Formats: sequence, structure tokens, C-alpha cells
Amino acid sequence: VRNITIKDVAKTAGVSTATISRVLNENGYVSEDVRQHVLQTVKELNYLPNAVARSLKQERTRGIGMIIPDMTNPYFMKVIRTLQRQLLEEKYHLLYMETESNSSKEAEALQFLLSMRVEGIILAGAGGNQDLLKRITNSGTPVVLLDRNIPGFSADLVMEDNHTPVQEAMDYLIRKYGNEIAVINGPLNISTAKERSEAVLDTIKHSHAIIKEEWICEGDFSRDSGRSACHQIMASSNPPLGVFSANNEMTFGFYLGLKDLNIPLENIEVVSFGDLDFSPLIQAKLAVVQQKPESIGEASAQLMLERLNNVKMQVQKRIFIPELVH
Amino acid sequence: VRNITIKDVAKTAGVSTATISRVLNENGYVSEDVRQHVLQTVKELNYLPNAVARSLKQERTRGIGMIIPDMTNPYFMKVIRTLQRQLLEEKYHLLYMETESNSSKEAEALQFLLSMRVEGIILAGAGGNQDLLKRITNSGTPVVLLDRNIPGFSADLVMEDNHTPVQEAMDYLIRKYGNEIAVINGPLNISTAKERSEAVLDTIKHSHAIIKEEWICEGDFSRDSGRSACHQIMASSNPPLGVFSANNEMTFGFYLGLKDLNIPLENIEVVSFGDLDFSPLIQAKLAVVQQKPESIGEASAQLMLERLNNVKMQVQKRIFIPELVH
DNA sequence: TTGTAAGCGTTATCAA
DNA sequence: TTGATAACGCTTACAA
Repeated sequence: VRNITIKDVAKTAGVSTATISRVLNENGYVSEDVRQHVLQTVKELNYLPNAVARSLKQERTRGIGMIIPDMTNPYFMKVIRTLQRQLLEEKYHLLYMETESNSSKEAEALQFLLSMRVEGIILAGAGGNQDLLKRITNSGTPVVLLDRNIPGFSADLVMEDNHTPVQEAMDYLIRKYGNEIAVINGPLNISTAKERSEAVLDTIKHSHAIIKEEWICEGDFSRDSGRSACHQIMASSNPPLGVFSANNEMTFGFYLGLKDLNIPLENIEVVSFGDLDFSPLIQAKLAVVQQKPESIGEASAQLMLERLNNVKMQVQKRIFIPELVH
Repeated sequence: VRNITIKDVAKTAGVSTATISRVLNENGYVSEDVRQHVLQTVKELNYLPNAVARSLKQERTRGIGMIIPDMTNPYFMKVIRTLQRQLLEEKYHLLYMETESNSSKEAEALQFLLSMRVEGIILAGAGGNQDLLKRITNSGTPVVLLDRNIPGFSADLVMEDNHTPVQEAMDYLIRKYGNEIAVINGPLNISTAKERSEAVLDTIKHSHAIIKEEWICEGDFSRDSGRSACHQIMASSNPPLGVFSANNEMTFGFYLGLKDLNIPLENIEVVSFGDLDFSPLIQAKLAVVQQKPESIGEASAQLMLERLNNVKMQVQKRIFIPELVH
């Protein structure tokens, strides 16, 4: 079943395709009579312009690519929701790709988006594709980095300050529990995790605390890795009294781990970078670094829109400082 | 900065565009020498075929539209994750649109997807667009309904049985607490919510229980509405002992409501259609109808793929029966 | 105010 | 085994 084309409309309306186009795009002169008649026929035939053809001709797709590690992480979904709404208002649409923080999947995703001729890419990156990314920006497709910086690749960036709140968090834990604390880092190849980890180490160093090596774990930002870390940390006969977890999902996993081990959640105080939606419902000593996914989403959308309108704009960095909340 | 086209490649490789196309699509004869040389130039020039042009020429986009009410509901995200992976394996990609269960946003989303010339649409629908949907299927774009049926519109359907587990749930509550139970329904214009509500009423009728009118609420499947329902239900001086909640988010909201009111979560037994990821972590009497988002996702992907390969296939229904777990 | 026609980047038919 | 070229559906100079 063939789709209705602009030619069909032109034929039944008894005018040229140019006129149809002018009416629908509201550019160029066209008499009111003809306009009404065209609109009428368009409705009768249920004509929907072919966006593929339009994109080819105009050499613009109004598509923006979005690459994230994990679609089920509520943090990213909140980011995306506002992001998408903002872009939709300006008639842009999003194409999502998921990478599971895997560099080669990220490369595939990037190539796919380029072949789709998206006009910009918003990337919460796994890293490892610096060369490709440079080619992309050089060839004129703007990239906005979201949540994660990529060393060796300079681009617009929207992220959260990972130092300040982590230092505050660690200060708090050390002051309260001395050496009896543990740390669950994220995957250190990701900037966000690395920065948080550096802030952790800095604070430990300055405070002259001495933390057991086996109490400093490296997870991968996943729920499962937080759970394993918990098992490792709490295995000890006298376990730590406080723990810093570098993201929401690992914190979630840590609590699941406590449950596995039949340890009451409030036995250990947790400071988590990133909130858990259900934190009011659990009986736990939990302080969180409160992220602002909506702000991140909005800022990245704005930044992308600005960049699309002004290719030559200087590189922009938007850094949000999340607060530690008890 | 203009993109490299197939003409550029043809020119520098010293062959015709047809040959380039034949090499890249691996169809038609082409000598090994030429093949190697073309591949080489493609790599050197970093040529990426323009998917827009290809789609226009081939009259197929390999795009599948996906319409869901809420991107932040973990249930849908789990559905989508498997769905997307399955489709990606067959070289299809997904375009998401969010409707907030709003019919006119749904209509817009449908039109947008059609203008993008997606090859199929997977719809968790708000209803109210039957005529449009009929036009869509009649014109040859298959629609697979997901999670929610749409009365007056016949199409492939993947959903969960909403009667059996709800009857079981209500039976359980009534047997245990008699008339001292409350119900939080979803928005009754949505099939899923309506069916669950019908099953609730059926069971009440058969058991001759008498439930206070103000203890039967209608929410909108959102967290906030569950919270309000809680306030309404628990306002009473002697509140009910059990409650059935028609979806995960409202259950979440209900618990937040209890917290608002300073009522211990375990004071009231909840049976929820749809699990909460964090249910092991809270101190509550919670039984859940365990949905299988991954199965739903997989089944819809499979069904869509079958339909794309066999337009004339009979209408298919895939109904999963979720289990009540204590 | 309207129409004609070129061209966007591919693929596929046909001829060589 | 390869190349020339029409066509996909639209927009937009340019002409009328």
C-alpha cells in the first residue's frame, strides 16, 4: 500500500507540488483561495509529508542522538525526560542508544547516529572513542558531554561537581567514625567515578585516616556490584560503621547485600552519591548527595540548542554542585 | 562542512557509484581487486552512507516507533530494554515517544512516527485514537499493542492477564480481612486498569463482602495519585487492614503516604499489581503480582518482527499470567 | 501568485 | 564485471 505523496495531493488539488509545499511550510506567496483548497485536499487524502524526503532535501533531520550507559537507571531517565521535552519544544527529536558503558558499543552507537545524520549528539560516555569523537566534532556535528567528561576530548559539558560534595561526605564520615569506614567506588575509567574516588582519597589523606585496603572497593556503578561490595566489606568480623557509595545503584545494591547477610540496614551509616527514590521508606542511616537530574537535563538541552544555533560558540562547561543532605 | 558522499568515494576510487554501492551492500558482482580498493578508499575517507538517502530510495527506514505513557516507570523501562535489544539484533531501531497517557499527545506521537515512515508501531496506548489507528493499520503499518488493549481497535496484542491474579489477590485479602480492605484502582479509561478493577468488583461481589465506598479510589497509575489515595483511605478513624493497589507506582505512592501520616508501613497489608524493586528493603506486609516485563518486551519484539515479515498473518494475542507472590 | 525543474544521496535497472 | 541513469518525495531557485 503506497503512501500518499505530494504529487497525489497536487494532482487532486489541481495545482503544482510547489504550491502544496508552500502551503504546508507557510513560506512563499499563495492566495487564500488556493491555500484553503490545498489544506482541504490534504485533510481529505490524509496526506502526511515524508520526513525522510524532506530531510534529504533540506540536509537536516532535526534528530539529536543521545547515548547513555543504562536506560533503567532512574537518574538517567529523569535527565532524559526533561531533556526530551525541551528539545521537542524546538521540534527536535531524540534517538537513544544504550551502551552498558561499553566502548565498542558506544562506537557503534556513534556511527549509527552519524549515518542517521543527527544534528547533534548528547553523550554520557564510556570513554575510549576520543579519535572518533574528534572526527565527529571536526566534521561539524556538535557533541555535548553529559554527566561524564572524556579526557583528551574537549567539548561542551554538563555535569555535577564530584569533588566538593564527596569531600564533605568523607569529612563527615571520618569525623564520625574515624578509620571504621568503607568506600565503594565506581569504575575508575569513567570520569565521574574517578573524580569521586580522587576526592575520597584526598580527604582520607588530609585527615590522616587509615582505611583498610579491603574496605575500598571498585564497583561498576551497577546494583550487582554494590551488592558484591557489601559482601566483601561486611565479611569482616568487625565491619565498618560507615560507608561511602559513589552512585545510587551501588547504594541500592549495598542495601540488598545487607539484607542478604541479615544485617539491619541501620547498623551502618551510608553516604550515597545520588539519591534513592525510596529512601524515606527504609529504616536506615542514609545521607545522600542530592543530584539534580532535571537541571542536568535542562542544561544539556539548552546547551545543545545554543550550539546548534551557533556553531562557532566557545566551548561551554556547566557544572552543578549537588548538596549533601542528611 | 559537507558530508562525504558516495560520489566522492566513487571519484577518488576511480569507479562508479554503483560499484561502491555494490561493495558496501554486498550484492551484485564485483571483482575482488576492485572490492578491496573500494573498501580501502571508504576507510580512508571515513565514508558513512547516508541513511536518509538510503531510506528514501529503498522506501524502508528500519525504524520502529514505540509509544509509552511514562519513561520513568521502571516497568516500562525494563520492557523497552529487552525490546530494543531484540530489535537491534535484526537491525531495527526504536523511536520513543512519551504520552503521559494523554490521548492528544498520543495522536501527535502517532503522526510524527508516521511522517518518519517507521515500519511498525508498538503502542502502550492511552486510547481515544481508534480511528487514527485503524487508518494506520489499513495503510499497512503494523501496530502491536503492549500492556494495554484498545477497545474498538483490533491488533496484535501482548499483555498480562489482569483477571486471574487480581481475583486471587482480592480473595486473599477478603478472606483475611473481610470488609476491612481498600482498593486503589488505576484510570478506568485504560484497559489494564479497567480489567483489574472489574476483577476486583467481581471478587467482592462473589464473596459478598461490603467495602466502604470511600475506600475504593481511582488513581491515575502515578506515584502521586497513590499517595493521595493513601491519605483518603487512612484518614478514617479506624482504617482498613488491607489494600489492593493496581500498579507499582501507586503502591510506591501509598507507602509514601503512610510515611506522611506517620503510620508504620506494616500496619496495613498491601497487595500490589507490579513489584517494587526495593520491596526486600522495607518493613512491610507486601504481596505482589509479579509482572514479567522482560517477557513482555521479548514477546512484543518477536511479534513485531513476525508481523513485519508476514503482513497477512492473523491477529495474534500473547497473554502472560503473572503470579501472586507473598 | 503559480509552475517547472533541478537536485539532495542513495539503490537498482538496464545496457555494455 | 562494470557504468550510466532513473527514481525515491520533497524543497526551492528561477521563470512565467
